[in-house]
Amino acid sequence: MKYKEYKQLQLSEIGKEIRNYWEKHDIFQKSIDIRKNALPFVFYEGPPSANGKPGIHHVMARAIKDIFCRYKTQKGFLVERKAGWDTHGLPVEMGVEKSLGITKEDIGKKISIADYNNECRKDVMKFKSEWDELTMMMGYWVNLDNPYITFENNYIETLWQLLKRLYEKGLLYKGYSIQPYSPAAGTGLSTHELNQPGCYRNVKDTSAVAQFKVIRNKLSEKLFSLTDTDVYFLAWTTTPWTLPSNTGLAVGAKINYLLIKTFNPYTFIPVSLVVAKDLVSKYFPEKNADLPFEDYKEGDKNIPFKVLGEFSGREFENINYEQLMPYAKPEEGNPFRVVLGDFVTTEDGTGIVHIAPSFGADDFRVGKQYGLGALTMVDKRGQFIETMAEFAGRYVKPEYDTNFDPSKDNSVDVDIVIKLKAENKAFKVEKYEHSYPHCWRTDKPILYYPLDSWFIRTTALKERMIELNKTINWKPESTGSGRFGNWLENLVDWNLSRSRYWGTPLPIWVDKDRTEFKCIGSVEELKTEAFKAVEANLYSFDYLRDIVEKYKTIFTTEERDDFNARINCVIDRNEETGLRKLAYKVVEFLLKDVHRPYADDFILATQDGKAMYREADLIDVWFDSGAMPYAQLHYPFENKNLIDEKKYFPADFIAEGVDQTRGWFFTLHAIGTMLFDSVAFKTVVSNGLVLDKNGNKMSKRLGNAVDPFETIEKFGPDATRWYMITNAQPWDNLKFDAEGISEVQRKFFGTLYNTYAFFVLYANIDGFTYKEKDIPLQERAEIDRWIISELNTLIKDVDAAYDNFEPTQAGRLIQNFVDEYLSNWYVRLCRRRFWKGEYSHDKIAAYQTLYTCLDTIARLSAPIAPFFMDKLFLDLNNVTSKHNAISVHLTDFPVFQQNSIDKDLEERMQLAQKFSSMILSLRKKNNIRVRQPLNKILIPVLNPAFEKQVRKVENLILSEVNVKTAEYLYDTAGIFVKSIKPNFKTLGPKYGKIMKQIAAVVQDFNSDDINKIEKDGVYIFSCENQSVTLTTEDVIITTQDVPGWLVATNDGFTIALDITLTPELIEEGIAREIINRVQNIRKEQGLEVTDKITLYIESHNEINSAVNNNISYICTEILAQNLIVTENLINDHNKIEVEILEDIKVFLKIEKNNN
RNA sequence: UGAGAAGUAGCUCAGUUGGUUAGAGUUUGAAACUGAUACUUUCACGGUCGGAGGUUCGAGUCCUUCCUUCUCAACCA
Repeated sequence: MKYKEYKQLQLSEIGKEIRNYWEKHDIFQKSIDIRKNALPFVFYEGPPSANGKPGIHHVMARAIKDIFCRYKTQKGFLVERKAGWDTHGLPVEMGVEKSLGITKEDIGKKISIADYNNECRKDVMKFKSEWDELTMMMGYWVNLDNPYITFENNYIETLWQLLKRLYEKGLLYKGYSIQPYSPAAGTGLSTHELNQPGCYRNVKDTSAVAQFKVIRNKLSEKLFSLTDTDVYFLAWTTTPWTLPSNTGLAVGAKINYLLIKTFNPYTFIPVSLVVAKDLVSKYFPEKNADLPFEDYKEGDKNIPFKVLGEFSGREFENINYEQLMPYAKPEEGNPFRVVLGDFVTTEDGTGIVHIAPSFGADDFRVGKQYGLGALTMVDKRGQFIETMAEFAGRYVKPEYDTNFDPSKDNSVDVDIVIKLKAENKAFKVEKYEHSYPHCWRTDKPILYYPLDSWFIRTTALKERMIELNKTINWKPESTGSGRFGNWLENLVDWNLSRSRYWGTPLPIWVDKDRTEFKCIGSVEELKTEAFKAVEANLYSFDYLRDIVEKYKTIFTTEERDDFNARINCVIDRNEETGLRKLAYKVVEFLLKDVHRPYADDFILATQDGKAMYREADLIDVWFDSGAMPYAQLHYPFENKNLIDEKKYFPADFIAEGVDQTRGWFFTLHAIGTMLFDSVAFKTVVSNGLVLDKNGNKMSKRLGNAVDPFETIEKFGPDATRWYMITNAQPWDNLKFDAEGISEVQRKFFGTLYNTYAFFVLYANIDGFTYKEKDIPLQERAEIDRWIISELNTLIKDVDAAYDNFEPTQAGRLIQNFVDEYLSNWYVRLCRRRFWKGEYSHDKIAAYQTLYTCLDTIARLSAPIAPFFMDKLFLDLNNVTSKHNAISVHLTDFPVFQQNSIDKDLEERMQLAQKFSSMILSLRKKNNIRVRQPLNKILIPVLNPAFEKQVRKVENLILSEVNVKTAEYLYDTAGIFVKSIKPNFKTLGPKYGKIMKQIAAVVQDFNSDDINKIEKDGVYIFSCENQSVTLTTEDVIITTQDVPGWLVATNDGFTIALDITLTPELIEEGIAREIINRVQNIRKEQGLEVTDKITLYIESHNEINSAVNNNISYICTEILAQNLIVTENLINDHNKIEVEILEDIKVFLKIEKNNN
């Protein structure tokens, strides 16, 4: 049986071929089956959403997942990978709204919720086939047959169960939160919606610095004792309409404030004002400090002021002030106080922040913390409420008025500040330009508004989450300790509510009085509770008939007939049992899909039989994905032990983009901590972004998005994966450049393919099928032991890299080995062994060595380049059957052999490479081509160990650089020019401060000094009144030059070259030139490597003796059985003219011999 | 605004606990080698290691500060 030979490397074709092979032989399933009884390595797939097409960055993220799952499989673990789909959420709904041409308000009116959700269900899997295709195409092994889908009833049932557990632990509560709200659209907005492009716009608003009058009492006496006027806090706002809702003022504890006496610029009344010291100059020009108060006249532009005292913010805490615009008082709390806030800065404003808890997130938080109470003087339409007297009914932003006319400035802000000015409550009013968010749908400004929401009390478990996070292996580490750790430190309660339609319904029912709540934990429980409500007669006939009417288009024919019959039955006989049977039937029908609107139709009963209705909210989709470890198993209804006994929880490994830090990573962690007191994943790799080659974000809009399908089709999946993994660390951003893939294709895959091609070319000739016993290492050539040693070092390092979740390192190591060691040194130097001579012991050793390298590379690289490496593996293994496996992915990961590693050997081979390169460089400088043999090289010997190392690789060097002999030079006669320099690394710590002086002394050493330290091993001198002892370790001695020779020095190594050309050398050079020309002709004429020939050479004075003196050498090299020097070629039409040396041209003829 | 990451040759990236001429590939140009090669080898060009300070005998590496890019979270006076 022969190894397959190829004309060309077709990575894309290999991808397809191997993909078919995998599918045909079910290799993925087999890779799991063979580990059936092994330890599991638990991997969770973060569910993508299939309502958008996959991009190139998905190839990146999935390559990372795939690499470690394959690696762990090869390491002997059972790695199951269940695919998943994220199906709920706003992006889906927005897509559907867009394609149906409707808005949120139309849902339930123009289209029924049932139909709408049906559209969502269809839409969300729109691109599933593209996703599946990419998965197969790129070789991402994940079980697509039985994925978890977040919209399925079973999945939602687990979510309900988890929510119920949270509820029972008291971790679920209803409260207010301040959310972006669009009064024009009448809906809250998610941050997602707020981050739509163009939402933030620069607008000019009326800003005001208001005076809050301090109430004189014990706490505030320190202020009043310094002045004879009223005292005010100055606070700045860009939204004067929030001032009627003010309930507090915030100052910075560490900020310094000044009390300043001056006049109000609008009322001219003398006042004393508190303002941050850093901001005083903003309101009080320095030059006015000296103006005498008694000279001030009403209306003067320059208003005098005087600093009366300085306070820290802390001293103001809890001081009371008079309510600025007293239209209403908060129902609860202790308002109108000064509080401390960490968000207060002196960047702008006055260093004192007006707090309206209803209209700002910070305000809300600090208000709650201090119990300030809240005032919400604006309704959901954006109008001031009734109690606002003259302002009642005014829109807080004029844009909300449908008759809004931008030419007239009828902003209520202006009217408010006019009123404040008149009441001696405004200190400064001006237009202020800032960026303000707008609703993407109505184009009108949004408000921050308190909305009812359900929360998860994540803050209650904050400390535990932080603690558990420290046990997670984050790649890179900074994402865990920094970005994620920081997020946990500043954790707020998780707002779970969403007012949408397509998502997991919140399973909480409440009665009209909101006194009794019920959280449902399973479909069965819902059914039981609903039946109870049926018993309690809470499902009226009209109600049931409406439901049947509502869903008539959804029923099957049987269902419709059945329901109609039952309804008619109730009507005809008007009997109670009939009604109940109908109700049961309706409940059963509703249970088939627990989404809205069906979930909304359930009525449950309180203890005393009152009706309870579902809270209309959906839950945050992030809960869906965060609950995936449990929901994918339909826990606890099935697979209970897998979670409870920690058999399939937590995950050993997950990987997603870094953008998931506060998304999936957080929700996994939060749910794991809250409900199972455990991390949800032990290792997480968060990869960076894929940018275009110029470092810009890819986007469809810019047209710089890279199509993953085209890329893989063009370059093949392996090169694409290899490039993405080796070019940058996964967590760094990748600047994606197709040029880089073709480089990988050429350099890595090309080289490896060629190495394989080289191997099979000769292995097929010699019939090597690895049937011989392994030749022991010590019987193999030095170079064989060297590459085996390097190979084992490679196995060790690559294994460690994978194990540390460092795929980039693993790939780069392999690449370097293949390129530097295997192809360009081992194969290059061993070529002759393969094509010369008999099928000998040494030749077999060479084949075995090269085979082992190729086989090992295939197994080491299989996780990153699964197709190509399987191909390579199969092409080798199909002939030799060394492994009892039909795919590389069913083999074990290579195990390194410590006793095969020989560091001395690796070191001297490096020496050989270095010397060769130095000599080649010398040749180049002197224009002596490599084919011209030279007599000898001289190697200065500085120590015996060095000589020993070099002697072992001497022959390698000589043949590589085409030199006859090597001579070792000992410095007995002082013929070297040596140089010495101090070893800073050893001397630095010892002598520190006088290092510079020592260095100067050492560099001035003459050859006697150098000889002395070499001989004695120690050298003592004094420097800066200090005795300095140098040992040989403290200096670095190198040979600089060997006078009279052609010398190259590099990295402290020196080598000299004898370039004298004798006639024999010149003739041999000519012979080699002839060989070279003949070989080229052989190749051009398409002769086989093994074909024997007869060579005719035209007689030529300059070369005849070279030919005659090297005749047998020439013949063996070119496989010539006869070599004939003749004068009759001129007329031969098969002759070929070649140039042997400059100006020496001769005719050659090659005839193929038949035997 | 906050948090995180990054900034080294035209481009893509290495650069260990600080140790004295800062590397590789790629690009461009010149040449050589090759009976595996789409490779390789050699030479040339290419750097204020983002800027400025500081610590140290010594800083690409440690500290401070600023600048730029990206990401996430936010935007509240």
